Amino acid sequence: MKYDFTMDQLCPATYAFQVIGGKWNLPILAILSENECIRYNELKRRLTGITGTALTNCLKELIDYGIVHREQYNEVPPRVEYSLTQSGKELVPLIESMVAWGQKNIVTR
Amino acid sequence: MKYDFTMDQLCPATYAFQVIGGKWNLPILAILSENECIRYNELKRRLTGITGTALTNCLKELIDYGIVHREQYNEVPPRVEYSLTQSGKELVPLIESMVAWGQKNIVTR
DNA sequence: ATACTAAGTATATAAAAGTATACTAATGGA
DNA sequence: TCCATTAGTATACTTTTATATACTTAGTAT
Repeated sequence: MKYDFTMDQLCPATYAFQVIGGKWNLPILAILSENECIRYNELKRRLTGITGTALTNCLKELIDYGIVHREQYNEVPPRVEYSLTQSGKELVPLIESMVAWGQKNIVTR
Repeated sequence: MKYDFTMDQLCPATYAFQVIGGKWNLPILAILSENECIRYNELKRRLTGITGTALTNCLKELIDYGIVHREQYNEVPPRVEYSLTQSGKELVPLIESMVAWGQKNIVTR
């Protein structure tokens, strides 16, 4: 391994895991990767079991990480659309190799 | 994205993130990837800040996932050596692409 | 007037993950 | 005899992460 991330607090791999980790981040990224853009409540409906609080927090985090873009239209009732940014889109093939590894190596305990 | 991991409890990508997630799993994999095999206390010394309890738990988990192999020699004082299994080794290039993504896309908040 | 909508916020609570501390075994060395 | 060593276990505790519930805003439809 070329990069030593053992001791480094700002290690890029740890960072990537922070971005995609957590209970809902990966499912959110999956849905966003399949839609050019999607509204808050539609996202919530597809993420069976998520609460509004959780969805809001996750989206905020992903926006702060520069993975997700938020577009707000000042209408009533409000319309807010979420989409992947460029760096979010670059994460997708990476997640796909995770899927491939998982499919090959999963161990049911 | 070809695989739908939104609703699936046993989704391969979620599984992969479980395996590498947690505070110490990634640093442990990094050290193991750089050593053919390594003893418990040497691993502990290199993982600055980890407690024995935490290291033991993580190693157990990684062994259960089939990522790490444990070889015990019945000597006194005891000697136990840890190494990556084949599926652990297959995880390394994947982590390396995480590093690459992180280096390119990291956002300091 | 009242109810309904979307996209949240605020607050409290529960569950999960991680940490600290003390303890164990068998042997070798001072 | 007493201390050090390795690779842990057992227990209690703290911190972090996730959830449940009630409330908000402004306009539109009944």
